[in-house]
Amino acid sequence: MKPKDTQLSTSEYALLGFLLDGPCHGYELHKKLTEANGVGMVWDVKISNMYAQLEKLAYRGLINGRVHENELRPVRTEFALTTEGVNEVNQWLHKPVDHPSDFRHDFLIRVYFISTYQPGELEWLIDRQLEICLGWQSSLGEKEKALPLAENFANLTNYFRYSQIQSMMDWLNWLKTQIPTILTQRGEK
Amino acid sequence: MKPKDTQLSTSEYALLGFLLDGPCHGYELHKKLTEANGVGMVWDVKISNMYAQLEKLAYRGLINGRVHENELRPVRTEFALTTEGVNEVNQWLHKPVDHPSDFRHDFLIRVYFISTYQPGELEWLIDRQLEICLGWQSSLGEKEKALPLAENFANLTNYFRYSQIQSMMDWLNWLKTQIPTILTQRGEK
DNA sequence: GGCCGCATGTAATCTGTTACATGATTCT
DNA sequence: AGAATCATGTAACAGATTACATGCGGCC
Repeated sequence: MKPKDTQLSTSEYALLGFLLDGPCHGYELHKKLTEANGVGMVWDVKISNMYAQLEKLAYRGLINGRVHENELRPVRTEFALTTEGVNEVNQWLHKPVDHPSDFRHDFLIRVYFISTYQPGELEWLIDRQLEICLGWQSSLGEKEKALPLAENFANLTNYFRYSQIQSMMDWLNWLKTQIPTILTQRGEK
Repeated sequence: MKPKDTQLSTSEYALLGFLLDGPCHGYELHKKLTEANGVGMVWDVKISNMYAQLEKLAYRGLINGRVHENELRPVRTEFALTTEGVNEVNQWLHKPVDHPSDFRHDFLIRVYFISTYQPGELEWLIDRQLEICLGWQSSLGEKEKALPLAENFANLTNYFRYSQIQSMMDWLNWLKTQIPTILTQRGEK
């Protein structure tokens, strides 16, 4: 396989992190990651990819797997963190995020072509986008909409998502108020 | 090359979009994309990849290239939108963004392991992250920091970035206030 | 009998990044 | 003279997605 000195991906660190709770086999680990309030909300990991990542982590000696053959259930491999794995994940957890984490957003790039829109179309497009934002927010669930959710710690990241979307909607509404100014600007040049 | 019926990537649509201004060769197009107030701010496109994408778009008949050989300048290929290309990009521009546009963020995933931190460490980590956010904001430039930038339309997306970062910082500060509650919660179980 | 959930994978493909190659011209 | 910019690419790799394959057990 690949050399062992390359940087792990965030997904791989996440796998290590979830093994801090104790040994786990692939299928169950994936459920943990994707179920409600799991990282799936903020970091999707495909199951087929996950098995490959687990193999990689095992190859590096960060986890080791034990096959459970003699059970009623199908054969499964339970993975557990090694000492090196624990060190690796702890090191990661205590390192702040210093890389820029891009702001790629499909809607955003359309804004660069704002001059190609007709007045009505622009408003229509912004309104559609606002509706889609509302859809994203409602998919976060009812509890998360009640802003002071200080008592529900599983929802820390949902709150983050909610406020990011809210900030996007505020920006969209602001953008709408700018339409007349944008149009006169266009007419001038 | 690949079949022609697959969906274009957002980067590729962006290239088509920038060709709406008129024909352009690769190097110049990339400058447009990455210079201050270009899409580079929100959507980075590597030049080596861009040439491959231009070839793909030409293969699909969305653009066509004309080689300018007999000039003082180095040989360059100027690309222009075809009728199909114009249709394709217009169709894209009028379609709202309906896919979820993930919220992958390295810091966010660490929050899932919040129970592994010691009280002081958690506060330290959040403070580091707040500093990094400030760095992001200042990299947007001075003008963009002045919030009512209704007169500077090149900065529409910078304002978006700014407010997204601000919303993240608000969340981080809120998270800090929650630390005591999180710790008592942990002690209880 | 057929479908769903459990459990683990392989193979093909796609998209993007990094590093490198090449050669001309313009700036200092 | 040497560095930077112009201009276009190639090759290798990394990462993730999609589709598919396999087989067992339980449910309706």
